[in-house]
Amino acid sequence: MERHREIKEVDFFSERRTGGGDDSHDRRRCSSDHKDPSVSGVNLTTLQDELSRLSEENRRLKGMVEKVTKDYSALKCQFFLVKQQNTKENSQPKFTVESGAADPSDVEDRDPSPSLTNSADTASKGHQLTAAKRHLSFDGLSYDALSENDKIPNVANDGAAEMRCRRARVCVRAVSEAPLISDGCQWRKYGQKMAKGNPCPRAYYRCTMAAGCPVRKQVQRSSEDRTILVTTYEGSHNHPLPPAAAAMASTTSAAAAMLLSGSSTSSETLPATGFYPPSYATTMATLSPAAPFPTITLDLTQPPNGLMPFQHNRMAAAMPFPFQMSLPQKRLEFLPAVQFDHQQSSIVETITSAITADPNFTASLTAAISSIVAAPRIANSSKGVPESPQIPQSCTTFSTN
DNA sequence: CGATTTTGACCGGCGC
DNA sequence: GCGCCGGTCAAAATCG
Repeated sequence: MERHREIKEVDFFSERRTGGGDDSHDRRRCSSDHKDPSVSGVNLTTLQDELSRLSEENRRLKGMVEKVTKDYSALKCQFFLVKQQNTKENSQPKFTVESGAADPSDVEDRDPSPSLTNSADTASKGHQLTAAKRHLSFDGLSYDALSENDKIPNVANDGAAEMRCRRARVCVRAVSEAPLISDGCQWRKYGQKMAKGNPCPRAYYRCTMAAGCPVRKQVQRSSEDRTILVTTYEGSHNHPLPPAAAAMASTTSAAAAMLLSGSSTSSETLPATGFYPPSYATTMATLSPAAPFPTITLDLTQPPNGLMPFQHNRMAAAMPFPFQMSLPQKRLEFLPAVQFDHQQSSIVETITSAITADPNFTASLTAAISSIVAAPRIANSSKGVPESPQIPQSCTTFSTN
């Protein structure tokens, strides 16, 4: 019982402590446990006990790390298998181009595994995979597949394909009465247009937190539900982000990574028969391979009737595993979605164990959901100045690696 | 008075 | 080639 509690408290950072990197805490604990230094014999015995206990703890932690590593390796293999199957089954040229920028193997960023190369059945696709890797290098609110001056070589003289691969976007849907959701960044409006098929105007903003920041976002109310604000981010910040923005970025990047990890190569939508228990906030990430740019959609709206919203959105590909978080417990659950084959469920289990083990993800998701849920009151102005000092994005950005 | 928003013009991609 | 459409520009208006 006590040991179990210790493991939970130690979590992922205890190894450093037990490993001798910072033993001041242990020294304090030892000295407080044994306030009588005169009893040196008892002290020595207790210290030995403590040492053996910490060694045991260290072994357990190592085991945990090994387990996560093993899960990750298994996940990689299964991604590759699924990807290969999908490559064989879906040979639509257009989709091949766009799914390339959102390939499941993106998660293996910087991984020189030969399987990556082997998975590309053509030279062209190999380039797409290269571009795809950058797509997942989310940093802050950065979702560019490629920067403007870093285009991938145009292998097949296909300019349209290049354009499609050039950028990726992250779309966040949230219920908000305010004209903007608060994402922690400063934005300047530079245009507004009426978009076809939507009576609500679309507003264009660019980031003004740093000179020359290329990040832009589009804000538009959903034509299906005016209470839903659809915010689409594009580009990479060239400056540190405030905590709220970093949290948002972490969430979207993590969601994107998870989405891509279990990526569906179909553009079909989820059937309405999925089981989605009520929750404080339901988040659904989808990938839209049919969009002009690869687009990750993060749905942070609360379905009024327990069903997932936008399940009829034909643009959105089904996310195979909608995830759910119960905020008070900060517990993350991944709900196996409908119509799963055995392999996909296995992937979900692997992803679940791997990602729920990451405290950064849980914290980031919590922060992001909180900021969005609380957005209507604080987002009445587009020039929201961050309330807290900026922090380097590396401090809070969730890494998929 | 500087920063921001508004809004019509302009441009490029794309389909017919 | 032409028109539609999405995205951006930039001058004028507005705001604090």
